[in-house]
Amino acid sequence: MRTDTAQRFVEAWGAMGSLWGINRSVARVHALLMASEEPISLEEIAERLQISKGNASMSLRELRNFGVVRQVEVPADRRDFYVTEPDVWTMFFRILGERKRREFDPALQAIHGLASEAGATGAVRGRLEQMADLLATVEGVVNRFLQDPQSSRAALAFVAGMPFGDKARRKRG
Amino acid sequence: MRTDTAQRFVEAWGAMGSLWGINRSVARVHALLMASEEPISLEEIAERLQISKGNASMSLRELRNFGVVRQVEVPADRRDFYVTEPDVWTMFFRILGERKRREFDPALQAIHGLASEAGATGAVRGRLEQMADLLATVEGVVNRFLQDPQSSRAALAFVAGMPFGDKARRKRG
DNA sequence: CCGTATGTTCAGATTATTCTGAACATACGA
DNA sequence: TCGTATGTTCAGAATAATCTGAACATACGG
Repeated sequence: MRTDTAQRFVEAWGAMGSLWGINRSVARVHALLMASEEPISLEEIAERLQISKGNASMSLRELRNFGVVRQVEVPADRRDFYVTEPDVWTMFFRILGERKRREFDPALQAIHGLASEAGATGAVRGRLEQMADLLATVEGVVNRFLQDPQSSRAALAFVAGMPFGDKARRKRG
Repeated sequence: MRTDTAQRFVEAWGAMGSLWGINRSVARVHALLMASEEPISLEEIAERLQISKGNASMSLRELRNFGVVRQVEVPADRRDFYVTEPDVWTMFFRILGERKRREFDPALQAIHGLASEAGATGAVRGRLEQMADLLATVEGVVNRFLQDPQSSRAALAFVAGMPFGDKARRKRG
């Protein structure tokens, strides 16, 4: 990928990071790896993104924890090199699953308990029950994806109203 | 709802706010309104949540912009009172739609342009195309929901692997 | 018009997040 | 063993997000 194109991609992905709840540096490191055919060393990452080695090291650790980046050996080189996992959908749902575990599950527990308590009546009770349903559905979709990304992807594409795997832009109107 | 239960609900929802990308105060105001049968005035909100009137005012504005809270009149009272929109799923997707518009769409534009550029080749090009697909699917799902929440809700519940509207916990194993 | 009740705004304070860089750890060859 | 290359950690600096509170705006009754 040409350098300027890669550059713009890195920044676009970095800006999007906040949407998945990952920080800018982490998203930019991820983008750089996605935009590269070859494994890259920690030092080169820090240089290309103009961040400290410390920041690069921490960002890479987080990406490895997410399971979207992996370390590879380069013969006759002591340094660690990194590559991105090849499947973008898998990456996406690994990140989603990780966030779910960290942030969603604890809050779900709390709200779930409340919905079944005797405290609420009338409209409030109805809302809490609806909410518990909604959260359970979101949880179910994410779990389903983590178990079987392939078929879930198809299902989601169907919900989106487009044929599975169709890369062509649909005509509108 | 009993006060202590409401309290715990407010805090649980506040903690979950970051998941939808809304700030703690905004989420807590929202939770308080969800937990209340009656309309509440700005001043009471500020008092109950221990936040300043200024913060309460700004949070309510954001919630009105999201379309999840609405102002109501109380006869013979000059103050503004607020209630939450009744349908939780609608609320959820209004918030999602608003975030999409604010943060997702601009980034999507940038990445979309790049995917079709000549710059990328080989594995990198494949990844970019996959990513454009993924983002288009996510966009499609959200758009579909905004257009037709009812049937999309059913579709999503199906993807989640549970019969629509089934509130009972499924047996596992 | 004035005074009061209510709501909004925004500059600056507070708090939380992110980043740096130097100290430290590790592994290897000589 | 020592020196070098590399990676990690974490205290404190830099930055960003959030919140407060006082000044300001508005609307009403008198």
